[in-house]
Formats: sequence, structure tokens, C-alpha cells
Amino acid sequence: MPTPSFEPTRRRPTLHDVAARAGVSKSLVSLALRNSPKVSAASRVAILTAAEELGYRPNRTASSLVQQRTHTIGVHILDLHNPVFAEILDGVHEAARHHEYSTVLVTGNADRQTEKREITRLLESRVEGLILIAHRLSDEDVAEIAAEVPTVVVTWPMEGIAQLDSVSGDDALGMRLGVDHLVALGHERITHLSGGDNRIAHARQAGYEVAMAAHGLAPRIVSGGFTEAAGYTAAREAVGSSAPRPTALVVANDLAAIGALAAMRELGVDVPGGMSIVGYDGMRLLESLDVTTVAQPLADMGRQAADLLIQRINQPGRPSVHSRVATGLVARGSSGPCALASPL
Amino acid sequence: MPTPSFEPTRRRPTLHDVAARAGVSKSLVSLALRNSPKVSAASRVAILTAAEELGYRPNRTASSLVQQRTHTIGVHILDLHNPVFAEILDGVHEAARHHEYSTVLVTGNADRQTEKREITRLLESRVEGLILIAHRLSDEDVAEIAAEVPTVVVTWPMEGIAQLDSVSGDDALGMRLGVDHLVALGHERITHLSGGDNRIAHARQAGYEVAMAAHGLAPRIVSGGFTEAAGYTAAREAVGSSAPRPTALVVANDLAAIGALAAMRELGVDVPGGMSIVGYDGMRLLESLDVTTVAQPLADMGRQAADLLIQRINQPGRPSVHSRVATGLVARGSSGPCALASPL
DNA sequence: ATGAAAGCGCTAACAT
DNA sequence: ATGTTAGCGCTTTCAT
Repeated sequence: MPTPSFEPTRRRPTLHDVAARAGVSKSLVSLALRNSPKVSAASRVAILTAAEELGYRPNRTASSLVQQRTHTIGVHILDLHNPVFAEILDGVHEAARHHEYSTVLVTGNADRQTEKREITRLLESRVEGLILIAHRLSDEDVAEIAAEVPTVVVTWPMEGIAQLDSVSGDDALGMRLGVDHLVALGHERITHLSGGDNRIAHARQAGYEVAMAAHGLAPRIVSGGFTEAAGYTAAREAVGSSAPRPTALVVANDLAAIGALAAMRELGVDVPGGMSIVGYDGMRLLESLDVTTVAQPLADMGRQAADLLIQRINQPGRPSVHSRVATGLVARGSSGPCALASPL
Repeated sequence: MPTPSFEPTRRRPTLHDVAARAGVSKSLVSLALRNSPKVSAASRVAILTAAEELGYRPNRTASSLVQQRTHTIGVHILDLHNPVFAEILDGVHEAARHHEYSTVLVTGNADRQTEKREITRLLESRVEGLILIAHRLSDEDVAEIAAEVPTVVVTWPMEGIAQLDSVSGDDALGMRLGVDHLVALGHERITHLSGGDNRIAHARQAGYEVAMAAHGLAPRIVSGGFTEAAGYTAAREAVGSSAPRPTALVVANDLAAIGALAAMRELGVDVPGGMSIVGYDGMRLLESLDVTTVAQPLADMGRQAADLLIQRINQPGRPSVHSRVATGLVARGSSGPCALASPL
């Protein structure tokens, strides 16, 4: 098979070139290349051969322009460093491929300005729909985007916006499960390391507060973030502060829980002997690390998001769907009985 | 600020619509929107206002077509689940933005067919260059791609292909550092958990073999892969096999090292007391996990890749560059003195 | 089964 | 400073 090379001098072959070489018209080449049945076998062979010989490569910018369709959905990811998002993406990819949509992936590095710019780019590229796997945009920004193109927000419910669907876990329930688990193990001094100042962190923190109140326990919150570094710092603060040391930490997400674990190691606090730790999200890596977490069906969330999006692309007017997926506690080695509870 | 919404019925506004509303010609609108200095202040205001009111959104497919440029580079990532790649991407993004290039990200899930399809899509979308952050393609495939568009391969040196640059660490040196470290700690029974059947795994395995030979030690290899699961399985096999149990494991990458750690925990083998473990790649997460690793400057590799690519886009003829970045051992808590060496 | 022609939304060369 | 025109590479009527 020849490998034509295109020096800057030589123009890339176009449909026109293929047509000329095969001795047919441009339109026929176009049909043949898209497997239309109304092309004779002879022409088809001639065309395919010519295309092959020239190293023809269809130009999607041209076909998108004329078709007014891109068959592409845009996916924005909050943070590529968090494996959680990769797991959600697996589901998105699977569903998108199933419906013969391409995906194009961008990230805003959890920075509002960058996010806006990247999403603008997607819109200018005329993606047919958008999946936001977490974001830092304002409600107004999201509403504007959703007015322009079908949109699905993954990770929290965002109701009341037209043309917008969402897929999320139940943070209140999840936090309740985490706290219940620790209380059942005899813990009472349970500190929450928060995820900082963003929507999902707030929801989880609120869930924690409600759950603690339900057990008649006083909430203790240290503000943190969704990264290992933030979890590390918050955990040190939680342990080092003047108040009586907590016996358990419910952390805003898995990554921060890993940071909290690192802090305990450094402080010489045994886990779970001296401190129980519970994460949130259910990323696969935590299985290897033997960390208890509140798990969500991540790939399934991605799959649902893509399905909902493609449905809406095909039927823009349909009512919004706000799917809530099941959340469950996965108990592992980082949580155990409270040492204070059983006097030894 | 108005938020125009585009029902399926209403067409998206185009340059033409903006021009009509502002009472000027299409070309002037085009100039104004791109901040050309040769547009009068009055016209500029009228145009910007009209665009705003209509909710005008430029169509990149059209402008790419006419300009014959996309200002976009395509990035293929082997595996989004491996945080190593996210760290490389940070560098790519930084450099790309600096040169005002957009990036579009695809992944082939480490599957050759999918990789080819995704890269084909990028080529059809007329990306101006390609960065392959690891891949599973054949040399022929890569050569064909590089003949068509400037390409940079990250993670291993790929010499002898025109229009192709590469950025990689030195796997032979890296493995040497890992083995030296363990030998210095008194280890002799050092088993390598390999990365499976792919180029980079082979290079690391070869490096291990040379390093062992240099110390007059017999190599022991268990074949594994680049995931936690593969590392877990390989580690169990290494420990469970009939031969005298190794005292140290040099693992093909960090993710597999995490799996190996999990296996040790499950088997009740203390790390580093009963087993030392060394990873490879130097991903940030390992700091939190306190795991020794052979580290590469990941973000810097990404930055270099993007810089090289953009250089080549601007100067297609220049000779190939094969950059090798510095590799260094980062000793942490997962490696320690060999218990057998110091009789206690 | 095949071809001619129009046009998608935009930029750029060339007027004026 | 602004308008006119041509055309990027493709798909899609509409003829034949």
C-alpha cells in the first residue's frame, strides 16, 4: 500500500482529484465513499482505487459545514487528575459510540475562565450536544449554554432549566450512609473534611450536617478541597486543633481521603485503629488502597448522560430528566470500631 | 444581556444576519469580529452590538474550511485512568495555550482498532499536528500518520521516521536506578513485574535485565501489565511461586505498583519490612501513598512535546528531535533494607 | 446510474 | 474604511 506524503508544496487531494482520476463526477465519488447503493460496482471500484492511490482523506470541516451536522458531542471534564472522571467517561464513550457519535474532550482545569473558553470553542465547533462532567460555571452561564445546545450536567441535579438534563448521585443519602457506618462502629467525634466552596462540596457538607443531627451528634467541619493536597492539609488541621481529637473523618471525596490517609501516616496515627476514614465517590483505585467509601455507579452515570443527551438531540422539546443514581457504602479497611467506645 | 434561544425552527444567526442588522457588509463584520484595526469605531460598535443582540456565534467549521487552518492540535492518550497521562497533559495544555493552539483530546482505551479510528477522526478534522501520549499502533501506522501530519510521540524514542519527533525518559537508566537503589539496600532477589507485551514494557524489562546483570544478579520476571489489577496479579504470582520468595519488586509502572502493594497487604507481607516495592513514572499520587518510584518530569515532557510539535508545524522540514528527559529515583517508604541481609 | 449546479458560513483579494 | 466577489471541500437537489 502506498504512503503518499504531503509536503507543504503539494495540496491534499480532494474529492475533485479523486473524481478526475476515477473518471467520474464529484457527486458520484461522494456517494461511493459513503457506501450509497446507487453506485455501480465498476464505478465503486474505480473510485475506491483512485482514493486509495491518492491517499485521499475526507475533510470533515467541509462536510460538517454543508451537512449542518457534526455527529459530535462535546464533553467537559472538571479535572483530568481525578480518576473518578475517567470512569464516568468510560460510560460516556461507550454510549456515544453505540449511537455513532464522536466525542471531543476538553478540560478547564477547574478554572472558570478556562472552562468558559473551552466550552465556547466547542460551541463554535458546532458540537451537537454538551456533557458537563462537573464544572465551575455560574447558573446563568449554564442556562445560556443549555439554551443554545442540548446539555447534560453530571454530578449534581440542576433543575428548572429548559433543554437541560442531569445525572447525579444523592449526596444527602451518601453522607448519611457514611455517617451511619461510622456511628454503627461506635464513633461520635466524626469530623467532615469539606470539598471547599463549590456546589457539590456544599451538598455533601449539608448531607453530613443532617446526618450528624439525626444521630444527635455535633458536626465538626474542617474546610478542604477535592485534591489529595487539600485532604492532607485539612486532615492535619482536624487532628491538630485544640478540640478533642476526632476518631473518624468523613471526607468530601476519594482523592482528599487519600491525602487524609497520608496525613495520618505522617502523624503516626494508625488507620483504622486510631482514626477511621471514609471517602466519597467510589473510584476503583480505592479498592487497591483498601479505603472505605461512599460509591456511585460512575460508568453508569456517564452512560446515562450520553443517552439522555442523544435523546434530547433527537427530540429537543422533551421534558427535562433529572436522574439520580443509587449510592452505596463500600466498607473496607480504613474504617473500624472506635477505640474509645470499647474500653480495653 | 439577552439570551437568545434557538429552537429547531429558528436558524442560527450568521455573519450575514449580523451584517444586515448592523447595516454593513459581511466582510466588515468579519474584520470587526477579529479586531482588525481597519474598522471605524462607529462600525465596530454597531457590529458588536448587533452580534450580541442576535447571540451570534462564529462557525469554526466554516472558518477552518476557508482558512485551511484549524489552529488545533490533536492529542491521543493511551489511558485516561492512569494519572500519569493527566500530568503529561498539563504540560501539553500549557504550551499549546501559550502558542494559541487549541487541543482536542481523544483516547483509544489502549485498543489498537479504537486508537486508529480516533486518530483518523482527528486527521479528518484537519488537526495541524498530533501528539501521541503512548499508543498501541504499529510502526507502519505511525509512519503513515507522520507522513500526513506533524507528529510527536511521547514516552519512547521513535527514530528514523521523517516529520516525527519524540520525547521520552531513559528506561534503561531508570531501571538501573531502581535496581541500584534496591541493591544498595542489600536486596538480591529482586523480581521485575513487567508491563506486558508492548514497547515501553519491553524497554523497561530490558533495562531491568541489564541492571541485574551489572550486579551479577539473576533476573526474575513475572509478566504483568500497566494497571493496578495486573500489578496485583503479578505480585501474587511473584510471591506465591515455588522459587525462593523475592525480597523486592521493581514494577513496570506506578499503577501496577499500587496493585502490588494491595497484594502484599492481602498476603500479610509487610512493606517494606518483608518486601520492598519500587514503581516507575513518578506520578504525584505516589507521594501521598509514600511509594518509592523512578520519576520522570511528566509535565515537562508534555510541554516539550507541544513545543516540538508547534515548531514543526511552522517548519515542516526541520530534522527530527528525540528528546530524552532526566530520570531520577525518588526514595520513599515502600523500599527499605533487606531483612535477610542484616541478620537480627 | 451519473452529472451539473447550487450553496453551507466564512475569509481574503481586490476594488473603491 | 467599506463593499464585491470568488471560493474553501463537500453534500444535495434536480436533471438526464
